[in-house]
Order: sequence, then C-alpha cells, then structure tokens
Amino acid sequence: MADNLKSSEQRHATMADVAAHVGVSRQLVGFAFRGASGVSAETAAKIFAAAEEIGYQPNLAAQALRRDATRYIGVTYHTSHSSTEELLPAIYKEAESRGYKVMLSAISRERDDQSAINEIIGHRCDGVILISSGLPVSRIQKIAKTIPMVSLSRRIKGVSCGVVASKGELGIFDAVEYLVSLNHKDITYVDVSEMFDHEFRLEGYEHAIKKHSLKSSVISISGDYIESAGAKAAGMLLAKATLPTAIVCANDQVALGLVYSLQKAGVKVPKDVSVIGFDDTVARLPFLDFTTVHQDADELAKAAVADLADRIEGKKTKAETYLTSAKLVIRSSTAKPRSINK
Amino acid sequence: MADNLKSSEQRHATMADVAAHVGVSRQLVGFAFRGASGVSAETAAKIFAAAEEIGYQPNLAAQALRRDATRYIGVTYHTSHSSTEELLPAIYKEAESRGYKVMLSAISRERDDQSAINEIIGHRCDGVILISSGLPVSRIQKIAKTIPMVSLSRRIKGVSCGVVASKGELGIFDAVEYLVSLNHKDITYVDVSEMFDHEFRLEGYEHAIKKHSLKSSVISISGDYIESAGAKAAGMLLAKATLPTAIVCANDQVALGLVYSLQKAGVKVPKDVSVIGFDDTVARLPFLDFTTVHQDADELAKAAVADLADRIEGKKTKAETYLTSAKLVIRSSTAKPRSINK
DNA sequence: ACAGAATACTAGCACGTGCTAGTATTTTGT
DNA sequence: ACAAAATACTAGCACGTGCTAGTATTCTGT
Repeated sequence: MADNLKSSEQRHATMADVAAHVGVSRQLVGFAFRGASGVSAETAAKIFAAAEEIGYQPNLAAQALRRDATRYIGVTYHTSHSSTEELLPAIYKEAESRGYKVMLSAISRERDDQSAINEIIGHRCDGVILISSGLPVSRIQKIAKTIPMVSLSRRIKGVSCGVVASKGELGIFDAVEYLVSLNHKDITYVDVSEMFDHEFRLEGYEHAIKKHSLKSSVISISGDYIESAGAKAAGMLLAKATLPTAIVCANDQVALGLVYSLQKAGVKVPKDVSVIGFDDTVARLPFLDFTTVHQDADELAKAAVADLADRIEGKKTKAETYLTSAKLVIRSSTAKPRSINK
Repeated sequence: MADNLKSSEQRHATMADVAAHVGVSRQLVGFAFRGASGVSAETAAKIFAAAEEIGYQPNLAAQALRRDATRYIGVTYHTSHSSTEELLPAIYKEAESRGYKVMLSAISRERDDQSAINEIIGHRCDGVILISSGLPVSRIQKIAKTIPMVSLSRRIKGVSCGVVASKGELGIFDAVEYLVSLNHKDITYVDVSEMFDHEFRLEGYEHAIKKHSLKSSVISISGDYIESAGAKAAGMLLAKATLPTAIVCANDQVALGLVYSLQKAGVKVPKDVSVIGFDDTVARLPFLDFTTVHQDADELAKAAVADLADRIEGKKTKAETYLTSAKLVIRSSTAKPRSINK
C-alpha cells in the first residue's frame, strides 16, 4: 500500500488514485469533480472523502491541456505602480464571479512586457488584460490578433481590442472648475510626462483654463520615483517669485511629494495653497485627506473583465473603448485662495 | 491552406504544425526547442523560422504535465503590502537565474491564503514561497509535507520548511543605540500589533532600552491603513504633556504617517523630534530621506529562492532559518535631542 | 575500403484530465 | 408484467509535450 517513489518526494495523487481508493472507475471521479450528473450522492460523498484523505488536488495543467478553454484570464501589470494594488483584487473578484481564474504576470525592470505576455499565451489563457502596458501599438496589434485582449488604463487607437480607462480629462476639468468656483485664478498643473494617458488629463486642465480665460501654467516632470517628482515640482514652484494659489497634480503620489515638500518649507495646505491629486489612492488616507479625482478600481476591473469575457465568447471583436467616470472628491487639501481681494 | 476552425478564433499552433511546415517530424521540433543535441544547425534554423512565421508558442500546460518537474516556483503574497513591491522582481530575477519560472498567486480580502496555495499546488509548482503568510502554523505544517516551502518575512517554528527573514531586532537595537549615542534618553517605540514578526522588533527596542537603563515607552497601534496608524500614534503622542525626543517606528509607512502628522501640527523633524523607520521602502524617497533600517530585498529573495531550490532538489528537508542583516541607514530624520542641557 | 562510431532523424508511449459513447442496473408507466 | 426510460456507472480516445529507444545516413580511423 505504501509506496515511496523517489527519495522523500511523493508523487501527487491523481484521479486514478482516488478511484482506486473508493473502488470505482477513474472516469466517475472525473464526473464527481466536474459536478456532472450521473453520480449517486452516496458515491460522490465517498469520492470526496477519499480525495480529502489522500490529499488529491486536480492537476490544473492537465485540465488546461484537455479543455478547449482554460477559463483563465492573464493579467500583466507593473509591480512598481501602486495604483494596481487596488485593481488586482478587483479583477480577481470580477473574474471569479464569471467563472474565470486569474494568472498574474509581473513586469519590472528585469522582466519586460513581451515576456510577461508570452507566459500568458504559453499557458493558453483565454484572454489577457494589459494594465498600463508600455508596448508599442504595433506589437499590441499583433498580439491582439492572437488572443482576446483588453488594455486597461492605457488608451490605444486602431487596435482591435477593448480599451478601459477613466475619463481623466473630465475629472481634471471638474477639479479646475471647482477651484475656480472657490475664486482661484492662479492654477498650476503638474504633469508627469512618462505616465500613460497623461495627455488627456493635461487636456482637461487646458480646456477648463481656456473656458475661464485664465493663464495656463504647466510644470512638466519626469523621474523614477513619482513622489520625488512632486518634490521636484515643489522646488520649482518655490523658486518662483509667487506661488500659485492652487495646484492640480497628475496623480496622488505627485500630490503627496508636493504637499510634503511645501509643508516642510513652511507653506500651509490648504491655507496658503490648495492642492488636488488624482487616483484616490494615497489621497484617501485619513491623515492626508486630499481632495482628489477618484478612479473606481471596481468599476474599471468590472468593465475590463466584462469586455474581455465578451471577446472570449466571441460577442465582440472590434475595437471598443469604455471610459469610466472619474469624479472629484472634495476633502481638506482645498480652500479659498489666500488673498481674496485683488 | 487557410483553415478557420471556429468562428474567428484560431487554434494555437503546435509542434506538429511547425513540423509539417518544415517537413520534419514533430519530435525533431521538440528536440530543437529543448536545445537537445541531434539537430543539424540548418534544420534548427528552419524550424525556428517556421515557428516564428506561424506564431508557435510552446504550450506550458502540456510541458508541465509531461515533465516530472515543472520548474515553477509559486509565490503567495498580499497585494496590499507595499514591501513586496521590491521583493517580487527580486524573486523573479533570482528564480530565472536558477532556471525556475515564477507563478504569482495574490492574497487579498477576497482571496485567502489557502486558495492562493491551492492554485499553486494545482499547477504542480516544484515549490512555494509564502510571503508574510497569515496561515496558522498547523496548516502550514500540513502543506509543507506536500510541497517544498519557504516562509519569507514570517518566522515560524517547528515546521519543516525554510524560513527567511531579516534580523529586525538587531536593526531596531542599532537604531536605539544610535539615538542614545546622539544623547537621546526619551525614546518611544511605535509597535504595529498585527504585523508579522513585530514582536522581534519590539524585543530589539526593549533590549537596547534595558542596556542603557532608560525608561521603556511603547505605543501599540493597529489599523487597516498602516499610514493611518502612524497618524494615530502622532495623535496619542501630541496629547501627552511632553513629546519624546525620538521615536522609532515598526515600519516606514508608520513613520511617514507619523512625521506627516507631526509636521502638520507644527512639530519639526528632526529639530524637535527624531524619527526612525523600518524597511527602507518609502524612507528612501529623496524628499523624505528618513533614517531607517534597511532590509535588502535582493538578499531576502536570493536566500529564499536558494533555500527553496535546495529543498526542491532534495538537499534539504528539515527546518532551517536564515536571517539576513538589517542595518541602520542614517539619513536626515534624526538629529541631537532638542534640549541637550539637563 | 570497411568496421565502428557519431550524427540526424523518426516511432511510440506516457503525463492527468475532459468528453463522448456505450453498458449494465434500477425505476417508471400502463 | 413488460417495454421504455432514467440512473449509475465504465471504456476509450484525445489534448501537446518530453523522453527513451530505435533507424537510416554520414563521418572517422586504419
């Protein structure tokens, strides 16, 4: 009965082992685990008990190989992007509710987008969600022909895949409108040039500024650590003769770096300067409580998974863009400008 | 020649397709892809060219099924722990250099440790690294009997697996020693009670305090958002009659929340209070530049993967603990105490 | 020039599962 | 009581790959 195959390492139990233990055919065990009809309740109970006892775990590789669909969704993401922290659990949740499992493939300095995607294709995932992918559009187009695909948080044109992102431009537009309603007239925007879709947010700022005939003032920043970018921006602003009365940032991390640096220099937020972030990641931390533009991770994940599922099931094939709302959340980093009189 | 099998969805190419394209046997294609000897350079070139042309990607599920070892390392981690951001790329890198691939399995509020591990076992990974796993020791012990395992950043006793963590107690001890050398006598420690291995760090504090016959002062905090915990600690400290001259925090995020809140209340760091963090994650951001205890992600990853690889290859079976160094990095959040006289 | 060895390839089974088709056994309807 | 139908099971092939064994063909040494 006891059989040690190689040294201390034990072979994993298979359906055949379970079947032998119960005294039925291998196929019946398969039926039981698939929940297919044709197994008596009594036998099913015995099968599950035996499986539990000998520690049987279905071999997912074998399932993937045999099935025509693996029911896996691949997800590529950057380990360094803090905004994905909320996205991943939301994708897991949404995928599971639709009967899909999730296979993560991380991208970092040592591992590029292409390797990440190759692994997912290698495992024959039914579809893939690229989060903020940095691949050139031509490559994405090529891959999209191979596997159903959704680009999340990066807007792509001319590729036959789903695109899900938030309407950043509207969020920023609203942010500026709100500042104007508070009587702000000197509003600076801090842009992060290597961030994807940054141009849309900038566009929202320019649009609002033009509407109110104000003077546009943009600081463009780049850098490895995004928070440091905010600190850099603070330095540039402090070097000027006068500080703007309000600052809108391309994301929360920049806002954090900026506010931290300003406060360190003795500038009070929001008393001296109002600051608005974007993403509602760190901004929502109770001790920061920044006014920001909220991106709903659940909504983004839901839309991305829904679109991908439709593509997998053949209900969609052409390019389609879905933009989720991005709405202003007013908290305590904004107030009326420091000098209301002229 | 052109063949559409089902609707728009194309079947993935297999070795057989490549073989047919070149005019050789399926097996020879296998030899070429495995890099096995016995394939002429000329034929190999033809095979790779054909594979490229028809977009062949090896089916990893089939490989995993057929091979006795998948050469995959499973990794379970919490999406909300920012300290893993640096760990994951390091694990990828180290695993790849040893010929292993990495399969991530995320843990979040919606997905527990057990599900994460089951998926890894289901894919027949050769081993698993649990990062800060919250499973009870009895369960871990059970799993360790099934699959070679390393617990990373959580010290476990009595389980036949590898344990890799940093010597937090020594790092904190050094931090306190350093503060004492600056003449600090009133040093508070901010503990985060639900963090794994927090007791070791606390122990390091108590040890150093006792050595110098100082008065121990510990604030214990818990909460969903770690940064908020720091803010909470700040509130508690500010409510007291006098502030300590130095504060040591259980991790960087707490330090950030603490410093931010103190500065907002007009307390200058390090002029009024010195603060030390732990982890060297956010502390290293140039605009923060906190003194902290550095944990080397590369070293931790290297040790974890090395230990796991040894276990997979049968060179180790018993419990073994490897503690990496955790060393103090002096930056600008620490200075001499505010009143040197008295 | 000829045996032996190296090279370049092909044959065939196996991995663990899903699924369709088939076979006993029991239940149902009249 | 007997055919028809439902139930509970078993048989067997297939998925795409790795690996061992076997077969032609070319190369090597004398």
